[in-house]
Amino acid sequence: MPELPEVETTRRGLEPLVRGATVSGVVVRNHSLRQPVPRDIATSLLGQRIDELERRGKYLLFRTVEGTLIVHLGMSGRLWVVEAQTAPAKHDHFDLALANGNVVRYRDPRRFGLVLWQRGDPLEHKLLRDIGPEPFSDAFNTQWLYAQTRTRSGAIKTTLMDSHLVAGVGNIYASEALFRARINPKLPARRLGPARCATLVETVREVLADAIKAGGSSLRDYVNSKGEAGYFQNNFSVYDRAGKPCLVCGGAIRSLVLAQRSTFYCPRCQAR
DNA sequence: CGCCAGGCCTGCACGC
DNA sequence: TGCGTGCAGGCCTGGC
Repeated sequence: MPELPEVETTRRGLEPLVRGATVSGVVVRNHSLRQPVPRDIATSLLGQRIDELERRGKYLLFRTVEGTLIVHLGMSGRLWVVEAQTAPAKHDHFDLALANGNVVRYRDPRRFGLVLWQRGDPLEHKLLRDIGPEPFSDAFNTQWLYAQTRTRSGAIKTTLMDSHLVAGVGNIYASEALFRARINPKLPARRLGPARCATLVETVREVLADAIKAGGSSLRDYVNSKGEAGYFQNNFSVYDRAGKPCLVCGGAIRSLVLAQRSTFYCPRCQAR
């Protein structure tokens, strides 16, 4: 379940291996992802040079002069580099072969991910157009969060996961950020005052930055021939810790479902 | 064996 | 009317 930190770690691992390289081959073994992989994606990509590997929310953007390969890892996707001739496994749906000898391989058992080609500016793509500010950008700030939550009666945890409000905050880090901010996940978003908005902006950035930092140590796992591991759990304060002691107060972590998503919090530390 | 998480889009219902 | 909002459904497989 790649969240923003995993996507960013993937980006950092792959960037030096793909930047400046020319696409020499494209293999699509299964077009059936969340959206169909475009039939002409090979034609679009062949011969293009990858100038940049960027991230927007949880989308990876392989930019070329003519357009952009957009990749989303969905919930079970992985992207890493294998040696040429490495035999594909069952769910290896897509390969991007580069003239420098590297082969970028996409594996996604549950196929919630995406592999798309967008001519021109990728940020104009329908899926990216309306995404909110990046969590580490200046645009994601107290004023923005406060203004955006005024009309929201839904739970702040659910609101935090709305990509229009802030890009890339998924289920795990929504719970984690609220725990650090000592805010109850069920609190209606509009009831947050400026001070708590300021805290939340900070803790969202903190939990994501910490996870990216932790991912740095397992960076290699994203570019070696295994492509496994590289997931930095075990550092969670509340996520998936129902019934276990709160690391701050020792009380039992509780779980509940909000908007069909599992949610974890400490009822004592996050009383309101 | 059956259930269900997980990201996130789409479609629908609702209220202003 | 139209829009913002909230909620449910759907996709899919591995793991419990």
